[in-house]
Amino acid sequence: MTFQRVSDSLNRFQPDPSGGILMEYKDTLNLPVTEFPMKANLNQREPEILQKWADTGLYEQIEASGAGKPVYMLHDGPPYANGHIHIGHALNKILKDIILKSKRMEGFHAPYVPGWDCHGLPIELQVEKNLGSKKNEISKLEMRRECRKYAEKFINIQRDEFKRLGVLGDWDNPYLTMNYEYEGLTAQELAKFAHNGGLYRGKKPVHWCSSCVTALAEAEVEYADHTSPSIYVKFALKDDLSGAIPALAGKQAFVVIWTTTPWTIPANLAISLHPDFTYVAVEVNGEALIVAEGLKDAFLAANQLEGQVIATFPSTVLEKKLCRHPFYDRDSIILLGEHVTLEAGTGCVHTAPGHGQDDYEMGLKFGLDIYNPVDNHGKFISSLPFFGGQFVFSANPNVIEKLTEVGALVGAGTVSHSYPHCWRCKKPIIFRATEQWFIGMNANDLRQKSLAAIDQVAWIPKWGKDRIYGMIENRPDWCISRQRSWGVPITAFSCRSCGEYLADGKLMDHVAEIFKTESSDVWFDWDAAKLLPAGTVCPKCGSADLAKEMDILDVWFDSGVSHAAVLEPNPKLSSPADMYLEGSDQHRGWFHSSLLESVGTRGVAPYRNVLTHGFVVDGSGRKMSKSVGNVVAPEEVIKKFGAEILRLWVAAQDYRDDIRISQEILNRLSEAYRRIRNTCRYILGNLSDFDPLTDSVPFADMPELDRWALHQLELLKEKVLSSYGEYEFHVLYHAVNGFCTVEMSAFYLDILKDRVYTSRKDSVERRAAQTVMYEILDTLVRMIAPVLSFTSDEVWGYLPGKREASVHLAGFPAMHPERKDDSLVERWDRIMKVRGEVSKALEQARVAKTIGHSLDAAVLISAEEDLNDFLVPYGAELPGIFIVSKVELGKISEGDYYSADTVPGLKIQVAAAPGVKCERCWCYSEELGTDADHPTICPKCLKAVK
RNA sequence: GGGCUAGUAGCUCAGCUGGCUAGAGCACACGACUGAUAAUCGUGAGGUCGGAGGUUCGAGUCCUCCCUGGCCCA
Repeated sequence: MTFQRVSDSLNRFQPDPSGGILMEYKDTLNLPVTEFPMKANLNQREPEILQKWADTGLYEQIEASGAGKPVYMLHDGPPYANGHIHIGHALNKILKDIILKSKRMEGFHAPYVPGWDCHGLPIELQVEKNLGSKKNEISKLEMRRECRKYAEKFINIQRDEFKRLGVLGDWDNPYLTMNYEYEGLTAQELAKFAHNGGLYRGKKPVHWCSSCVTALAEAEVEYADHTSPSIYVKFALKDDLSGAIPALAGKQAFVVIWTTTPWTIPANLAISLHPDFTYVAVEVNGEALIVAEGLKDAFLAANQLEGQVIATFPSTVLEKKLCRHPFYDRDSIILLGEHVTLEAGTGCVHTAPGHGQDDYEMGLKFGLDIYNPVDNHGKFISSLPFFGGQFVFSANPNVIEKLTEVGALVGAGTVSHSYPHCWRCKKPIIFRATEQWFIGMNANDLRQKSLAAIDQVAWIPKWGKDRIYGMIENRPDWCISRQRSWGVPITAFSCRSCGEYLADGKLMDHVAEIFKTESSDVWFDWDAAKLLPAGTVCPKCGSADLAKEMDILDVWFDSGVSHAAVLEPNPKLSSPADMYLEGSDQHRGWFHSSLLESVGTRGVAPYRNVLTHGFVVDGSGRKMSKSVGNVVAPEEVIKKFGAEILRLWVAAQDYRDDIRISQEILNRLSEAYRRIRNTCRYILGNLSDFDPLTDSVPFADMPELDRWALHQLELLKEKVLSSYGEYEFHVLYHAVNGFCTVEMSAFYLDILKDRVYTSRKDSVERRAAQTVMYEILDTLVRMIAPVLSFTSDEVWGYLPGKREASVHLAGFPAMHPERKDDSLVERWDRIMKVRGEVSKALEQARVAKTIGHSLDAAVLISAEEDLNDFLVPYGAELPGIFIVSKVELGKISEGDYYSADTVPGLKIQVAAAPGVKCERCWCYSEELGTDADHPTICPKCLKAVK
C-alpha cells in the first residue's frame, strides 16, 4: 500500500515543535485511495481469480443467463489429444474466447463446448513406442484401450492448460471424438455416404508408408530433401516408324525416359508424351534416341553423349505406338498426356499407373491395368521376376543393374530433390495402388455442391475463399481408409465365400447404434454375426459367413462430422455454426473435411463464417522449430508475464498475417498493460468516496472539459464495439491504449487533479469529475473484459455501485450518442493545440531554469485576434487546462518569448509565477494571507478548508 | 515448382477508392515532479514505406519483375 488512506488522515493536526498547532494541509486534500494494487503479480493472482470463477460457477451462471437470448454458435475445432499445448493452441483458444465473451456482452447466448480429436496414428504410434516390445503381444482391442488412456491423459493436461489461459467454457463436458456416442454418430455419418452412393471401394495409388504399413492422408505427408537415383532408360520401339519418319529407316529407334524411382520400372506400362511438343530422333552410336526437342541438349549433356538430329516430328506420330519393356516380355504403349512438361527429363514420361497420380489418370483414361507389384511392407511380390521379395528402395540398384545388363540404361546419376516423407516416422514413402475406401467427389455432385456451398460462407479474411475453393476444385476423391487400429472402423463386411463387399447403409446404421452404447471397440471384440442383424447373408451368394472390414476411418472424417455429432444432438447448440475459427492450415484440414462431410450428407456447409488466423512465428518472422530453438512455450510466457499478457498479445496483433512473438514484444505489451492497469487504478483511487447512485452529477451540469471527455469516451465505444464486430482486435487494443495514454493520462486526468484533490469533497465540480471518471472506468472495464479477462474482473470488484458478480456476466456499455458534441470538440481541439504550444514554451523555460514544475509558471499568450477572441471566454479555465499558476492574454512587450510553430502568430512568454505558492494546492497566488487562521493558503483553498 | 498471403520508424499498428513536409502508442535520449511514485508529466531524436523498373502532373497507395518470410500443395 502506497496510497494514502482516508483513515490515515485522522492526525490532521500535528503538534508544532514550537508549541502551537501546525496544519498538515495535505491531509485536507482528496488524494486517491484504493486497495487495488499497482503491481499486477499476474502469475499469482490469475490462479486465484480462476479459482473464484470455479467456486462461483461462473460459466454455469453465464449459461443460465443466456436462456432466451439469440444463440451465437462458435464451434470448437478439436485439437489433437497429444502433448502439451503450444503457443498456436493458445492463440487459437484465446481468439475464440475473446469472440465468445464479446458476443455474450453483445447480448447473445454463446455457449462454448470444447472438444478433442482422440483417434489416429500419432497416438497409436506413441503408445506403440511406450509399449516397446510388448506391442506385438497385445491384441488390437488392448492396444485401443491403451490409446484411449493415452488420449485421456493429454485431454486432462491440455484442459488445465487451456483453462489457465482464462478461457471460459463447459470444460467438464467437452466433446471427444472417442466418446461412445460420438463414435456411433461417426459410423452413422459414414453410413449416410453408403446410403447415398458416395462411398466406394477402389484401387488407387495412395501415399503409402511401408514402415507404418498404412496409407497416408495428404495431411500426413511431408516433403523433405532426399537423394534419389536419376536414370535415363531407353525403350526400344517395336513398331516400325520409317513410313512416317523415313530417316529412321534401317535404324533401331528408342524412346528415352527419365525417372528418379528406378524401382517403378517393373510396373511400367506406358510412356507419355505431350500432345503439343515436338520430338526429335538423335543418332547416337548408330541408334536413334527419341526425346523432346526442347530437352535434347540437356539430355545429351547430362549423359555425356553426342549426336546429330536426324528427324524432327510431332508427338502425334508416335501416338499408340508400342515399345518393348526393357526386361519383361510385355509392351509399353506411347500415350499423349497434358501432364508432360519440359522442366526436366526427356519429355517422354515413364508411366506406371499403380505408382503415380498422373500415371493413374492416364491408366484410367486409356484402360491400362492399375498394376502394383508391391506389398504392404514395400516389398515386391514374390512372383515378380528378378526382384521378388526385395524392398523397393533396396531394389533400386538391382533395377539399374538389370537395365545395364539388358543394355537399356542410357545414363545414371543421383539427384537431390524434394520427396514425400511420412509425417510420423519421417521415412520416405511411396506411391502405391491399393484397395481403399473412398468418398467420391463426383458422386452426387459433391464437388460442385461443395463449391456452391463455399459461396454461401463468409470467409475472414476473404481470400480464404479462393484458397479452399481451389483445393476443393482440384482435389481427388477422399481416401478415408487407414490400415491401423486406433480409430472408428469402416463398418463394412466382406463375404468369405465369394469375396463380395457389403457396405450397406442399413447394416452400417445397425452397427452405428451398437457403437453408441458399446463403443466402437466391439468391432474388434465381437464376431461379425453378433454385430449384424440376425439372418444377414451375402446378397450375392447367400452365404452367412461374413468378415469384418479391418480398415479404420481417416481421423479427418472423425472431426469432420463434429457438426453432426456435437451441434445437432445437443438442444442447447445449433447447426450450422455461426463460426469456425482455426489456423490457415485448416483450409485443407478441418474446414475442408467438415465441408465435404456436411455437404455430402446435408447439402449445406456446416458453418456461416470461417475465420482463419496465421501462424505464430518468432521475432524475426521465422517459423518456430525445436531444432532452431526459437520456440516460445505458453507456459513460460505465463510464468514470466501472466496469461493476461498472452491474451493481450493475441488481441494486439493482426492475426490475419503471421503473428510474431518475442521477448521484446512481450515486454512492450507488459508496458501497455501497466498503463491500462494504472489508469484503472488511478480512477479507482479517485472514486473511493463516490456512490454513483447518490453522487452523480447530471450531464447538463458538467463543465465543458467533462463533456469533452464523455464525447471522447463515446468515440472510443464506437471504435471498440465495431472492432469486436469485425473481429479486428488489434484496432481495439490500439484505441484503448491510446485513450488511456493520450486522452486520459496526459490530458483529462492530469488536468482534473487540481479539481479532484483540492475542491471540497462533495462539491459539484468534484462530483462531476467523479461521475465522468466512474463512467469512463465502468465503460473501459466492460470493453476490455473479453481481452483482459482477469484484470477487468479484478477492477470490477473494486468499482463502486451495484453490479453483477462478475464483469463476465455484464453487458457492453450503453451508447449515448446524445452526449456527442462536435462543436465542443472543435473548440477543445483548438485549446489543445494552444496547450501543446504552451508545453513547448514551458519546456524551454524549464531548460532555462526559470521553472521546474509547470505550476511555477505564469504564461503570457499573444495570439492573433481571432484566436485571442476565442480564448478570452476560457480565460479563467486556462491556468487549470495548462496546469500553470497564471495565464494572461495580451501583447508581449518585452523579453524573450517562444514562437509557436503550429499556430500562426502565436507567441508565448513564460515567467516565474508572481505571488507565493499556496501550501495546499501548490498554485502561486498573489492573495495569500487573507485569513489569519490559514495564512499560507490561497482563497480557493480557503473555501475548501473552512 | 504451383496456389494463397505478407513485408510502413527498434516493437505493435494507422494510412479508405493515388493528392499536404508518411502518423500513433510503446521503447530510446534528455528534462520535470515527488499529492498516480517499481508511478506521472514534458521535450526530442527515429522511416530511400523490402528492392528495381514503369504508368501518372503526382505512387506507401496502380502495373511488371526481383528479394525475404508464412501457410498449403507438388
